[in-house]
Amino acid sequence: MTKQRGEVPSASIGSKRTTGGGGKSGRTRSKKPLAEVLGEQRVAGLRINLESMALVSNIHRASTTIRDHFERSMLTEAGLHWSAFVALWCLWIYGELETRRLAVEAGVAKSTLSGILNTLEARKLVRRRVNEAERRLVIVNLTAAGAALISTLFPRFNAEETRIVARLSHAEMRAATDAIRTILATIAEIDEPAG
Amino acid sequence: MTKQRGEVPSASIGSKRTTGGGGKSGRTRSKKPLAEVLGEQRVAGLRINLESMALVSNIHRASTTIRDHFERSMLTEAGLHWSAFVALWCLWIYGELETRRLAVEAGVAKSTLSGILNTLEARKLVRRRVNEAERRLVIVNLTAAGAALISTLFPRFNAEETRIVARLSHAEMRAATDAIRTILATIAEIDEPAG
DNA sequence: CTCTTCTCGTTCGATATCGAACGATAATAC
DNA sequence: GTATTATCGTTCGATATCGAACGAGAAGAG
Repeated sequence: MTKQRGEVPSASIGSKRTTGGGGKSGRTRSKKPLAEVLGEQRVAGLRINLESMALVSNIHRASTTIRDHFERSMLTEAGLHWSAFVALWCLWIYGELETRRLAVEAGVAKSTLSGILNTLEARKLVRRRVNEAERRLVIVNLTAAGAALISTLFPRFNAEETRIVARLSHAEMRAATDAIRTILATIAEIDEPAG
Repeated sequence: MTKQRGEVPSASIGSKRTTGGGGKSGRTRSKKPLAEVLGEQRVAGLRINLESMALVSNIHRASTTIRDHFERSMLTEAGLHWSAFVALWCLWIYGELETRRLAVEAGVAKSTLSGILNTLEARKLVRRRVNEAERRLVIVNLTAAGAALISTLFPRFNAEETRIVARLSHAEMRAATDAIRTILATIAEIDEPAG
């Protein structure tokens, strides 16, 4: 199918990002398997672990590629960017949350969430209220419109998630998920003692 | 850097680890396994594929967590942010590259790369020159200082990559990498025909 | 040759995001 | 009680990033 078949090279490290809008533009990929380039070039004498490099860099590449894919295929038409979508999703799953926790769950800084909530609130998709028992806390929840939006959007989103992993067996999917969780746990242990 | 990243809301099924009340920044985690929450709440009647959701969202979480980890532990002290580091790395591996291709390899828009190169050039880590045979092209390469920097930095970087995946066997690492590549290839096939 | 069309890299304006600083509130110490 | 310390959400300024628009250069049509 005309795609530059050879690619997704056996160790294509550079994450590529398709430069969205144009569509016509950034489709090129490295023509040469990276391992080969590496062998030829710098890394020869330098005890580099190619396996870990390949895994880590492919995680990044996958993340941006997936995000771009979903933003273009579904989120733009819903008028949401990634983080706003994630925030809605969290509220849908967990029910109301205080701002601090929602920021953690959504993976953004609390200051970022503040802006996101302003936007969502202006569109009447979420509501904020002060917790009376603890007046420092602000509780966020979905409005009816917000719930309607996310409960329509997420099943479609999830169907597409399923589509992009469809070539993996259940065992492969589970193994990959477990591996990533193991990495996350390892990083957490490295980072947490220090702070 | 040093964002108080939490996580992409994902099936942190085994996660736990509440860091107690203290943790001033975003280290808190969901106390409740997500699958349970999901069961209790919305998704009950909605044919949601939890496995694909877990994999996709953990990829995102891993990406931001890894990136933050490296930015804080190594890149900040070198005065680089993520994309600048990746750009240097690409130039180190591939040798000189025209701007267009470097943007693709580094995973940023060409306009973004332009700014990154301005910074790197000001620090005398890279050099730009016009390709005489094709005067639209700009070729970028490392200066001696740039090469010295990245060839010192990357082995340390790679050692840390190896550390964060150290709990995985070679087979697990390979399986995870393959799975992610399969996902990338699938997305490429989905996106490319349409444009 | 001239005109049109295409392809580069850069510039520009808009937006997302972060960390730090801030005011409000709560908890603790004395 | 009052003072100090800690925690919350918001505001603010700085920066990263993108897409669109632009100008320079190249390629093709006639």
